Amino acid sequence: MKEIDLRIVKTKGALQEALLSMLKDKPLHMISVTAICREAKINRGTFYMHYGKVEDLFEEYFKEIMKDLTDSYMEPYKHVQILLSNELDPSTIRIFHHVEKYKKFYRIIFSKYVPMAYYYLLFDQVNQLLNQDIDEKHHAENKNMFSAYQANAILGMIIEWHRQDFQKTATEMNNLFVEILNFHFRK
Amino acid sequence: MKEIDLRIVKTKGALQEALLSMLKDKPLHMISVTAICREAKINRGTFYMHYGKVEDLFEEYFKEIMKDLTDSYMEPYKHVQILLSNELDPSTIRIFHHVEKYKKFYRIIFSKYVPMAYYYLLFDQVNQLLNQDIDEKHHAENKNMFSAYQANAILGMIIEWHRQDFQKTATEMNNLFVEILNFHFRK
DNA sequence: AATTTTATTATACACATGTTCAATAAAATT
DNA sequence: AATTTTATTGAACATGTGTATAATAAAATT
Repeated sequence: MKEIDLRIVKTKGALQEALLSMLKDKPLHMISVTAICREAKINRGTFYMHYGKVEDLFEEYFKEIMKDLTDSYMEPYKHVQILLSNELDPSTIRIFHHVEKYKKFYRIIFSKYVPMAYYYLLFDQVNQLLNQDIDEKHHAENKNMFSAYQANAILGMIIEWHRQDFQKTATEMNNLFVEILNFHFRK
Repeated sequence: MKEIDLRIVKTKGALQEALLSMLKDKPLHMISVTAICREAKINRGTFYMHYGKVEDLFEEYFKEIMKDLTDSYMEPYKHVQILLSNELDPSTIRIFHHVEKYKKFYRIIFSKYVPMAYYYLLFDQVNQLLNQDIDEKHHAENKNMFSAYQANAILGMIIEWHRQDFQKTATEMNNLFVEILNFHFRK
């Protein structure tokens, strides 16, 4: 039997395309299911067959971006033979460059009208990435709490970056991050 | 002239009360404007005179909670004669106790269906409170970035706390916070 | 190529949204 | 107490939501 029905692929593709096209004109929370279906020439009932609301359609796209975040983060590891997880240099993380690359979408993610769901997707991803590096430094019980602290601290910088309308470059953000970490260590 | 029209006070009060009462049965995102107005015996048009959507009504209530957060945070300061802003002991912060107190509402705030707006209200408040303490440690330009880092780090712990369904006590959270900070300083 | 499976469509329904308007009633002002 | 001001009401309207149904058409299977 076939893995996926071609009709579903076609329908989802059309809806994705329609949404992305409409996002050039309107913010996410102003786009209705009806309008997307009109644009995509897909029956509204079909939309509800695959998604529950507009945000679910966008979420599917956002998950693609989360994949790129993982790839970006992993990138520095590619250049070393042995994986020294515990010793990743903060100056080599690529998170800020990733956000800069998808600036357009992070403006949506950080919009105040958008549900928390996207933020949590992002949080989970950063959390998971950092977790590789802070293994064993804390005992298991508090590990989650520590990585939640660390991951969300970085997201705090991105929130502030977003509020400053991404004025700083990704490299400047990285330097700032290193500076803040150094401050923490030395005090 | 009168500061505020009594009719407005009455209307807003009835709507607030209706929403809070309905929140015992349903999550925020399942409560419609129509249902609130039915419950409050207020015309739907009147609702739209004061609020744009259900979330705005809840936001007004949440701002009250933000006031309590400030009061809670300030509490330790009351017991010292001279305000030594720069030297607040992390073990004396009352943020976790405040969240524990309003647990019921923070479950709403951290729900994935709720707009980012509340998170930002919380972020701003914690940010502002911490800002008093980290004055002058960084030069003005990066001060915002540093406090955003710090404030959101704490919110990260609260997110994780919420995910563990507030199993830990506020005091345990405070101890963990101190432990994490110590780890940062020593390394 | 014929048959089976199932995604899509068209249509309809009850309900919610967001806005507008004239009529009303409640509060503030004189 | 009479008058002015304005918040509230009731009604209507176009549009959106979410769900359900039978008819259709497209893909998968034989």
